[in-house]
Amino acid sequence: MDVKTVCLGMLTDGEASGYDLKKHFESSFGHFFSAGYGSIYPALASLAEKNFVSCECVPQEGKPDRKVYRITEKGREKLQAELAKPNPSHRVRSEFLATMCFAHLMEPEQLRTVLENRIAEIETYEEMFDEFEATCMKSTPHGMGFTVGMGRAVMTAMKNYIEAHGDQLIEQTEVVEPLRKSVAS
Amino acid sequence: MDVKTVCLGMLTDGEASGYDLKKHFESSFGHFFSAGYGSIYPALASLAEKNFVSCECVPQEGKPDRKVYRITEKGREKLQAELAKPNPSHRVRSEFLATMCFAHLMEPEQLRTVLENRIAEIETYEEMFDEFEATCMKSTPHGMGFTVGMGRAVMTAMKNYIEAHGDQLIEQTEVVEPLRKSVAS
DNA sequence: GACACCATATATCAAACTGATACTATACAT
DNA sequence: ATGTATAGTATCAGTTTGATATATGGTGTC
Repeated sequence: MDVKTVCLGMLTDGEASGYDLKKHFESSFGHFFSAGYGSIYPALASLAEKNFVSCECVPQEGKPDRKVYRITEKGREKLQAELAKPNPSHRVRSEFLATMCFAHLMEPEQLRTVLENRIAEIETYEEMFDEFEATCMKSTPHGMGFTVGMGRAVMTAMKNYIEAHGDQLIEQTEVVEPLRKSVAS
Repeated sequence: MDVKTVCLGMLTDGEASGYDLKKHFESSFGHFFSAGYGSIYPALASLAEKNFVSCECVPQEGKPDRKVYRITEKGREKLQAELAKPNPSHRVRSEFLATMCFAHLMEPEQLRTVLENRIAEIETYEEMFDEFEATCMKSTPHGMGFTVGMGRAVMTAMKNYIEAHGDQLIEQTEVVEPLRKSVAS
């Protein structure tokens, strides 16, 4: 289940261009699977080469040709095979938590800023989820609703945890501060 | 804050070899920042080249030389600068959630298996957190405890969400099953 | 005794992904 | 007039992933 497969899955919902898929990645998929043009265009080219998708060039005036992709029967079979994998991964890459590991090497104000910014970003995601539930919830497969609910549950848990333990972490950082300063200067 | 920086941070805790660092990545850091030899060794080489770490070759019998790395004063400054970044990222790459988006294209038993396996993996993490709290909690900086608590909070939220909504998702999949079959066969 | 597997330890490689940038054109706002 | 947004495709250097190679000794098991 790489970018190729996710593109294939998105195309089960109807034809789309690379640009269209990018928007899907930014909106609904963004919080658990992101991809940029640098992955999407090569992915579509590779899928087309293997006949998992077909490609139609639609000329446009003043803009590059729009390349419209459609999933083929062979592509559907490929997707089924990918979905049959019993242990899909779920990985986190968190510079935030890595930073927190070294909180004792930071200035308390720096730490507070990082924690506040993290909460702000979580709230942005929560608004995104609200909007999704208000507008797309009915028109979309049930699985999408599941992922949005999961995203919300996880974000809320993170926010609550920061609000419950963030101040304590900052205080502990303040306590060891004199040591750090003597080392640094 | 890439693998290089995290290695640098780990080295503030004392000298280590690439192999040692890999074990750190597997144990305490594993749930939010993973790295394999393919990233660690080039990272250390790059850090050494820039004099952020020093390297001492310790010959051993019957084994390859052990290369022991230590952070330098220049490395500490570099780390401080990295930690000062106010918006460290927190990204999820979830083949699991991507799979869930296409739940309506799956067999209900497949879906059930995926959900069960996810819960099993979460429980493995929870055991890892228990063990960490029982053994390493006192000897480790406060920030580590924060990340473990956060990890636990997030994992628990995921598990609860699956337990609360998983069956419903499977049922919804069963409902549309006849449609899917007629397309597939 | 043989065979498998794990720990120690480094290293490399193809494939994949990231994030930025380039190019073109319209439109709307400052 | 300048900046930003939308619509579109595309490439590229740097990074990361996951597997594999190499070498040896210990431990477990049939």
